[in-house]
Amino acid sequence: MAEQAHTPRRAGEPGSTEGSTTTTSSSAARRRVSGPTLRDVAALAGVSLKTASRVLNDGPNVSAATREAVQEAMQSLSYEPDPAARSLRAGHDRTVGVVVDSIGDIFFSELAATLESALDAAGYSCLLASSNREADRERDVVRSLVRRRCAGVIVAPSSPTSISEADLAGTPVVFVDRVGSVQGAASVVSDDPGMAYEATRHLLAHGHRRVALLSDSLDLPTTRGRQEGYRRALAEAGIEVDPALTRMQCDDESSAMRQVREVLDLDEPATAIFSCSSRLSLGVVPALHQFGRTDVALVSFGDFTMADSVQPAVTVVDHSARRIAQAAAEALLAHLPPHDPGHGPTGVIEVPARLIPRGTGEIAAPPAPEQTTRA
Amino acid sequence: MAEQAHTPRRAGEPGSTEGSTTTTSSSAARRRVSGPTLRDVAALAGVSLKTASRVLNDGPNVSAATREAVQEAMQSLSYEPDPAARSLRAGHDRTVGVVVDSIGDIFFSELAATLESALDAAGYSCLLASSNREADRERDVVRSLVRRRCAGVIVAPSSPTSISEADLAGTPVVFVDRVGSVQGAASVVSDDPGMAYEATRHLLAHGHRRVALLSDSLDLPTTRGRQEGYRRALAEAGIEVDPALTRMQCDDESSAMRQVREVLDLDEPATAIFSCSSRLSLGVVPALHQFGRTDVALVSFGDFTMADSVQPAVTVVDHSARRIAQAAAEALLAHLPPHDPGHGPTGVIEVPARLIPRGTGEIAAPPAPEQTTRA
DNA sequence: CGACCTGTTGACAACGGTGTCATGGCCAGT
DNA sequence: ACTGGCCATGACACCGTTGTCAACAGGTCG
Repeated sequence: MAEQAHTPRRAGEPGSTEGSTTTTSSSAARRRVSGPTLRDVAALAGVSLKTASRVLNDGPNVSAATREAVQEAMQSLSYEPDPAARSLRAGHDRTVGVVVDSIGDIFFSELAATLESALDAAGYSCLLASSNREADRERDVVRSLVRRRCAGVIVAPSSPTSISEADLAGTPVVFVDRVGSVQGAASVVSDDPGMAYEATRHLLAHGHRRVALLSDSLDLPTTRGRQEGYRRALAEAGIEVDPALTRMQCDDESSAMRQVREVLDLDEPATAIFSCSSRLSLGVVPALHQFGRTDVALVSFGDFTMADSVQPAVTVVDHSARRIAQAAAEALLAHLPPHDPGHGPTGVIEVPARLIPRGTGEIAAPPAPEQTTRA
Repeated sequence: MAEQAHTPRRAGEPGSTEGSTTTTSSSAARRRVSGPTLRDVAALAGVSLKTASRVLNDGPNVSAATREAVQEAMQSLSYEPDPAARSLRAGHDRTVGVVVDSIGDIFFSELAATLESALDAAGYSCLLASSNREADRERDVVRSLVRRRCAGVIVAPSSPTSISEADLAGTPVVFVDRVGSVQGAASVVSDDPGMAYEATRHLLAHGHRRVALLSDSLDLPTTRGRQEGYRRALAEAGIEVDPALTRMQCDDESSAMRQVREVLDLDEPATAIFSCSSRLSLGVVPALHQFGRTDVALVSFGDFTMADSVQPAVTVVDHSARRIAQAAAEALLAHLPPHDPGHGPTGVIEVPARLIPRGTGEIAAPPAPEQTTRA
């Protein structure tokens, strides 16, 4: 300690008098992580720091000769800009925050993978966080991403109002899978009511009158939309909605299993099931197999691994994570530099989905012994 | 240098003379993202910036009264430290980089989800990146994470030497799923040879002599270990390894399907299959179903969704992503503050795995018509 | 020929924190 | 009472980059 510093003047005795690196010994624990700085580049090229910065950012008003000299210096030092410094000074960086229910969820992992590769191609990295479907946590996470100066965020909102404009402080956002309610933001979703309508009609077309609806309890537009499609299809077929068949408390695979058992044990049991999400289907399919009831028809909203290999194979609505992610990445990038900020797409963007018949959706309803007589 | 010295008059005329905020109008495009700064906190508490910083970091030598005043000020302003500034100055931040083959892969998404929640609990966020199993990209990605001053990185290395100590520049690293070769780093893996040995023995115990090995072509310790276990089990049973049955070119689901067809079409066809990864099993199972060959025995290294629901259910080695992730997070955290850096675990950490019999692994070998007569 | 641009370039001050060292008060040791 | 040491605190530089503005060169125009 108490090294040179014989003069009580100049507190730090920084690197200005000295060249530079000799001081490293003093702070033992400090990691040396960054390579050459822009200052080094500038020095090598014989220009000022600011000019080097201009070249780095393709700034205007740099002569061709200077530009080339600086670029050469960057090359030879294999310079890379420091994201933290840039972020601190410029107020934004090349990172996009991604917030989903859970990265372990089959749907969101595919979504995240596609987002990552699309954003990476545009030079952005992904900062990932799971909201666990908790609105509080979700808002915290988004705020923290915003404070980190993410260039933008992509969120699967746990509720339409979970994120407010104040939380974003101007950071561009794109919602995925579910509609969010922020001014000027785009939401990329699939046509939930429409596809649910088709799925239900598909089951009705195979003679079913007792179609159970399995859905999670969250009050999301997505969920509501799917229920609405289901109702509309029933209404058109002149079938009344039976509350005993609409099971809106399936929040995970095991509760889905329970609900399956219940709708099959009714006095007038379900002969077909419409499962509102692939996550639920992951509980429904094992349940049907376990109960030995593979004679029950099933359509799943959302494809899943092995859906094609179980016996019978599961008919699904292909609510493609990949397509949603692709559209979302494009929408967000349109709001980010080098594009015109504020001129990207807005509002609800629907990506197409389609029904994939594989077997379970085409199981015909049983003859219905005396019901017909009674009616 | 001795640059300005005599003062060529103050260049910028910054905010020092002025109060402050009036300048906002000038820079139109700049987002206002950060809330109150530590300076604001200090001012409100009536202490110096440095003292506020000390309170923020639980620094020593702060009187109780001062500490409380500062904390109160932080509360009332709802102050949050700026990660970029902290990272820039302190040389590290509360982010852990996670690099896996692909976040869309079933195994890695579960791994990532567990890592995220474990690290989040310790106050770290996750910066996620996929390597796509390309060594070059992997190294680039790791370097970029290091330059971002990640507190640490967790990597599923595409090869044991893909990452060097130079790339890390002292950043703590933990390898997952496959052994990496960096001094002082831990690698969390499962007991590949041992579990492969058990899996193969399990098949042999059910009478099989023609057991096919499906594996990817990568030259990883993981892959080699699993092959080694397979060989050892065969050797113990006095069975020679048949090159026609060892298929090491299965790099994705579709090639796995092809290889399944081939081993079943041999003159002396396989009666059992040992699939070296859940990714491959995702091709093998559909293939067997498609070919109508569910009489073929199968053990999969790695569990997967629906393995329990296909008919017959698939016997697996439960090479749990969750357990690996948990152990890896703990290992990394032990290398990070507030722990003693350099005193965390090192070397290879094996997490236990176990065989889960479900059906396909217990299918008995066919009587083998004339083979016995011939032999 | 001087006033006026225009196009390049550089000095300097931030961004929001943390490390280093100095300072001043208070107390124990001699 | 004097001295040295410890504690609490603050002044200041600095991390690596970009925004602001001044300065200066060379050309155009009246």
